[in-house]
Amino acid sequence: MSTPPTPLTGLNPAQLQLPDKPALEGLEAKWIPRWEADGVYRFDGSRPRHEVYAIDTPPPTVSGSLHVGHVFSYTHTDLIARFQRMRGMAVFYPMGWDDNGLPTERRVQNYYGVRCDPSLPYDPHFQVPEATAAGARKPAPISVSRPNFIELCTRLTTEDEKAFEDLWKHLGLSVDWSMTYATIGRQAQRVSQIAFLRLLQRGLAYQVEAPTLWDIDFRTAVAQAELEDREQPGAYHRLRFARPDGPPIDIETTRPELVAACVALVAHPDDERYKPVFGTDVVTPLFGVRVPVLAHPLADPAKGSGIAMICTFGDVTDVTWWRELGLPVRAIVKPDGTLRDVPWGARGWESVDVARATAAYAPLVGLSVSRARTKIVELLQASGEMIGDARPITHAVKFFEKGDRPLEIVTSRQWFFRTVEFRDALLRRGAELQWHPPYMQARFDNWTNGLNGDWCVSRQRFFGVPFPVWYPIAADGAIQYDRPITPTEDQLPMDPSTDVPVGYRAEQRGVPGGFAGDPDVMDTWATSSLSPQIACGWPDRPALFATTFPMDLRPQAHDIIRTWLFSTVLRAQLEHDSLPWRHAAISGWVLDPDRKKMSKSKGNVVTPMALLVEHGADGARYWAASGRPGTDTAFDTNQMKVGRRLAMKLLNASRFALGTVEPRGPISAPVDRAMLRALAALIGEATAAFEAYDYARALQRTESFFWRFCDDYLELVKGRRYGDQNPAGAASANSALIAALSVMLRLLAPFLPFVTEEVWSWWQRGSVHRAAWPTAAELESLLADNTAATAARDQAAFAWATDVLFEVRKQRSEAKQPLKVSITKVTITTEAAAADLMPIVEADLKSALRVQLFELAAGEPRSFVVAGYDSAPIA
RNA sequence: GGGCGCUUAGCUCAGUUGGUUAGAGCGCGUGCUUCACACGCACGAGGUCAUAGGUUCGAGUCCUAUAGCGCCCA
Repeated sequence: MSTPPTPLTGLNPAQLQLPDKPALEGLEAKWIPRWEADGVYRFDGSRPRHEVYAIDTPPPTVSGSLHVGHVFSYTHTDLIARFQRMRGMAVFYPMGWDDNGLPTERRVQNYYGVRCDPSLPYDPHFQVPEATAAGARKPAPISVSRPNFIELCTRLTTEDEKAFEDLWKHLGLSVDWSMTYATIGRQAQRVSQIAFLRLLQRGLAYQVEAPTLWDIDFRTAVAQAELEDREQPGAYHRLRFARPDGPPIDIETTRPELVAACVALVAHPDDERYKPVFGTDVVTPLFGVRVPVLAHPLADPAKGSGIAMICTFGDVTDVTWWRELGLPVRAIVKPDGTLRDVPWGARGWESVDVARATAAYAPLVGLSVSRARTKIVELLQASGEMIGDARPITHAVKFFEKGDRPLEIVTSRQWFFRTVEFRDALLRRGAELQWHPPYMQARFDNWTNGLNGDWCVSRQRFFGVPFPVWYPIAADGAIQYDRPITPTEDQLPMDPSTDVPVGYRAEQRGVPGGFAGDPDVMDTWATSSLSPQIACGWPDRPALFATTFPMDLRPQAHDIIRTWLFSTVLRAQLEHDSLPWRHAAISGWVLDPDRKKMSKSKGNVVTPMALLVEHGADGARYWAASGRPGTDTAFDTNQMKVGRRLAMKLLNASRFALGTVEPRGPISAPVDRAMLRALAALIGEATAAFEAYDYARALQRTESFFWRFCDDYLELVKGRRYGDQNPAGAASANSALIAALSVMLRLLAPFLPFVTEEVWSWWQRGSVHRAAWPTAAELESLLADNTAATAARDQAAFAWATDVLFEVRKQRSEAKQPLKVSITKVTITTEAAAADLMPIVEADLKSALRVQLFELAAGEPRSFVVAGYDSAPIA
């Protein structure tokens, strides 16, 4: 590590510039441009790997709203970045924007009143619709082509990114803005596509036509990581299945609308009630389809009547049964969530009564699943095949986390990344990673153990990274998905919907004998999971990559461990056989005063910029820094005010410390030495806390030292430093004050970057944020006499002085006497050991407490007796 | 149903291998224009450490159980 010069003693009175009335206002406006112009936070890529500290900054979703949670967690990262920088590391701290994906599409649709229709051609003269007047009724959305839609996405995210950048800068994040990337940017697309093609080549990416979780409103496949369970009202319907040779069987289902998609009944293999009928056929109600009764251990004998119908597909268990029992597909739900037409009697749709099936099904065609449910219940009740009334229940239903209606399972062609076969390797990576706090690893293990399939990475959406693949079209017009045409890596990024594969002409797009581009885009996490590779310049900048990857730190919130953290670990495992970073620092959430998570939908979000303006960036950072890693923290403007007060105090204390800098000389006063030794111990504590990523502890200790420093030490030495005693005493105090100030400014610099920089600039050259992190050794080197015996005596004298300070202040307070009134005499009875220390500190105490005379008597217990108050002013 | 975390002063939280009388800030109360600071200073009141057991010379801290709150997963 290269250590910047120590500024402890470098004070030139001629350079000293003290303001008359220091203020916090305007510090952000003053220092942000200065830091940028001076390149204070510029990454030095020439340094070797072990001198680099690389941070995988979370790219915020720019189309989401700015909120205090951002201020909170991004401050945490910045604290670590600033600490590492001051320790001499070259900090690699880029910012990214996550503009790729559904949230942006949604925002663009609402903002401009458009929707994407991929069948339309590009309109180069397209004009954005005029903004509708407030309160006016929204016109129907205008359909635009995919390229036009993407242009609008890019345009809006550019504005959003500006707002984020302004906030980050105002907050004082020490990001190197020259390294900013966007997940929809050219480089991110190139990295995503290269990584995809390499996985494809190695057989780790594959496509398959299979039942997939599907959102009917967004009309796209979704992945397991994007699911959430929501408790929903539902109802059990008891349906009767006839048996050609025996009594009927009743099943219970919450999805009677799927009866037409029924392919079997299933019960537990050990269930005595159904053992006799396993292997026999039953006939579905209304539609008269013969289906077998089968046995499978996933069937729950305690649920309903203990026997269930298997439909293609009602839920993920249906998919398991369908696959493991080798059942046929009878799909009736279309990608838009409505019921398709069915050719009753045709192959696969055989019925014992085709006419009845056709008649019963006709009214269901085109209905949404929920309306079809209502309708089919009427039909089943009318036919007597539903037994009794529906029995209402509440049950967990799977939703896309951004969706409004329950997920369906739709069979479609999708791309997957192999994941489950790496489960054990990923669990080992999770154990290898250093988690802060450590218990967050359980979230990762939990999720990894619960994986039930490979990662579906294709989305039937528009604003994302396209799959860099074309397919030949056979003479009969069939797209040959099993013969993908891939570009070379130097052609990337590319878009198969506009680029043409080598050997083809543009006119051959979509015609027999020609080619077709893959229409899908990648899951946004498929790009975000490569944030280390994107930021570190893989694979185009090998030198940068070698000095920054694997990175040192992934900071993020705990709610996206299963998505972002997990997928990033997976991608690094697949591509580099390593962890993407060594440490993961997990931030908690910001809770509102009712201890609910702050979120836009709950309407309790506070605009962060207003907070920064009101309390100052330093004040807001102080609040954020008090939230330990992993701990949810209540939103509290009071803490911001406390932070602002701390900043203000620092201004004033600094003005005092620097107000008289002559004479200076050896630090010979015991009280001064004791203070500096305590400060040296504090450095050790703060450093250890930071090294353990416990910035909150470092702040708390430093702050508490600083207030005691102001309240006791400064008061104690005030008179002496103004020359009440002798020049040597004043010189000792001045030198100690300056050294202490230098150290405390540096200890507080990560937390309060603006005020510390301001004070630093009064008397130091260069930025405090490039100054060396303080060490105990630099303070100890100032102490001429630092033997253990001296240290113990100094410490005892200082402790005795603060005891006296406290006791006399208490009596003055109880007597309600103002400080301008001096105390004529204080008689102290105390043990001899303490009394012996009095000569060392007596002069300091007389001055600080305005006591004319101390009289000591030996004895115990201790007592302090104030003789009286002298209303005449002190001479 | 499985897992993780939390529960300490009115509020927000510290309390690092168990060790005198449990701390801080805010808020509250009483005073004080004090030559760095009223965005301040001094002093004070305020707690059965969620509950019940256990280990120990000694438990806020370790163990077990229970309750409440929150989150993750199924």
